[in-house]
Amino acid sequence: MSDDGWLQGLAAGAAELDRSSTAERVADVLRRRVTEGDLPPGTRLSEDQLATVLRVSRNTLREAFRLLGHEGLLVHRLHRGVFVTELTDEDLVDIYRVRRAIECDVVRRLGEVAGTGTDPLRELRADVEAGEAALERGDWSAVGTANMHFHQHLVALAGSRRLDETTARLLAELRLAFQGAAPAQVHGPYVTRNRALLDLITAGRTEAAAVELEEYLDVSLDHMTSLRHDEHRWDEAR
Amino acid sequence: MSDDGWLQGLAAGAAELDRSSTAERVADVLRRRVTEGDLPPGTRLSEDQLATVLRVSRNTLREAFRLLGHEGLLVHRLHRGVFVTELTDEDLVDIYRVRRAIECDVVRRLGEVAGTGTDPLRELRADVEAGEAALERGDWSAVGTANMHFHQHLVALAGSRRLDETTARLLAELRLAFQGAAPAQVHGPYVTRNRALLDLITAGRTEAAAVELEEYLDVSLDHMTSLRHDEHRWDEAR
DNA sequence: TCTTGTCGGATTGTTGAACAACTCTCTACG
DNA sequence: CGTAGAGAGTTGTTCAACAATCCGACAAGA
Repeated sequence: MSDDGWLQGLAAGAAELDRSSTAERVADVLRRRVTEGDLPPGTRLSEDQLATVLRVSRNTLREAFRLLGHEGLLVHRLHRGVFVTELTDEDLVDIYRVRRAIECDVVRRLGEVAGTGTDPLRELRADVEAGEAALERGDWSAVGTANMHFHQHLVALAGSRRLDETTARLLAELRLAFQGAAPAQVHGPYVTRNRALLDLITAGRTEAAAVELEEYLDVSLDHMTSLRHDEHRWDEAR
Repeated sequence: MSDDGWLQGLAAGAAELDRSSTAERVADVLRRRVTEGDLPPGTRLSEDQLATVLRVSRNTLREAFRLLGHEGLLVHRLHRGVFVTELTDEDLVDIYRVRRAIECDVVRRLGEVAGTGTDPLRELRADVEAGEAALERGDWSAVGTANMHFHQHLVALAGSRRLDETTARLLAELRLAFQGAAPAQVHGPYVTRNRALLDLITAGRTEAAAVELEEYLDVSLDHMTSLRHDEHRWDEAR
């Protein structure tokens, strides 16, 4: 048992070694560029150009495009090329519609899942604390990632692969909407709400937590929408 | 205003004109083969072989593979090839976990969506009636598709693009689990439950409908799981 | 001035062949 | 019995080329 304990440890990372197809590595690079705002929404990605710069063939690059297209970060228009996704206000509403359905459901049914021995709320607590710490020292970027992780880990409590994947995609798409807005505006207000939510969950008051989360998401949506309409700095960059 | 009213009508169908890339047409063919059971789960799809038969290049075929991979029908193992997805019992549980979250949430919040003028329940009613008619004449295949359409249209009531897409994917994956089971067993029992659900919704008793749907899905999952364990006919076909 | 038709450059869609990298199986060896 | 290695077959990736399509510009006509 204890002999091959480390074997299982490696097994978890084994998939990561093989994970290296050229297309996926290219996708990784582009994903970062997009989510970090280097490639603003609406930008067209030229195949020839990118294939030359990244030193891969057009075919491989196209495979990477498909990957990111499925993640919602890129849209593919036939004979026209691929573009960084531009989220409409409708998209924003839609994304929050799905988040509400998933996250609230997860919280409501938390009681149904028996504890797996290890503390399931550990990561969630770490995210909240990381957010509070980052807030105190004014590291807005860290506040943002902590907030993202919080919601990802919240959904992870359900132990559903598909819910996890869907959530990851939604949060990635959501990042597109953040472009051009100050992180302080975007994530600042939610540190305290995350804490409140965690406390309710810890206390086992799942129904109250679900209601809180529901209002949380509604407020967040309104907030994001108004932010988008206030700041039009990017319009001139087109 | 009334001048270009018909313009908006055309705009909706504009995207449909372009929808024909070779890769997508290839994907359509394969999708049908898979969902209709011609290619049982676990089958390996050889690139050379299929490219020759379908008269397309390997590169194009690979793009089609990726499309279907994203739909969950095919799995891609690096350096090993693509295979028709084999659903595990865990997958089945997971799929129903997501369905429950989405479908129940949709039903619960039906009241929040103002009627769009046209009768939103029309298609739902049509599906139920189609199912009842098919049941009476013993057309099990038609019962199955009617059942699928019912759930798809149910989610469509929320008017959310992403919920629609997710549901479509889940139902497509579910079809993989049906392989080898008699349609009568799979879909038969749900015609009457669909009717009951529709009646509750029509009466505006959304909470009762949600509860009914919840039990509906639990029963359905148990049912599917036991069917899989009863019938091992496909094991010998490997 | 505004619309419509046409042309050419640029980009994407698709192909086929080629080679590298990898997996799987079978065999031989300890 | 188990293991290392060779060989065959398949996938991963590249390249060059051509076809199909989009886009902007410019000219003709109302």
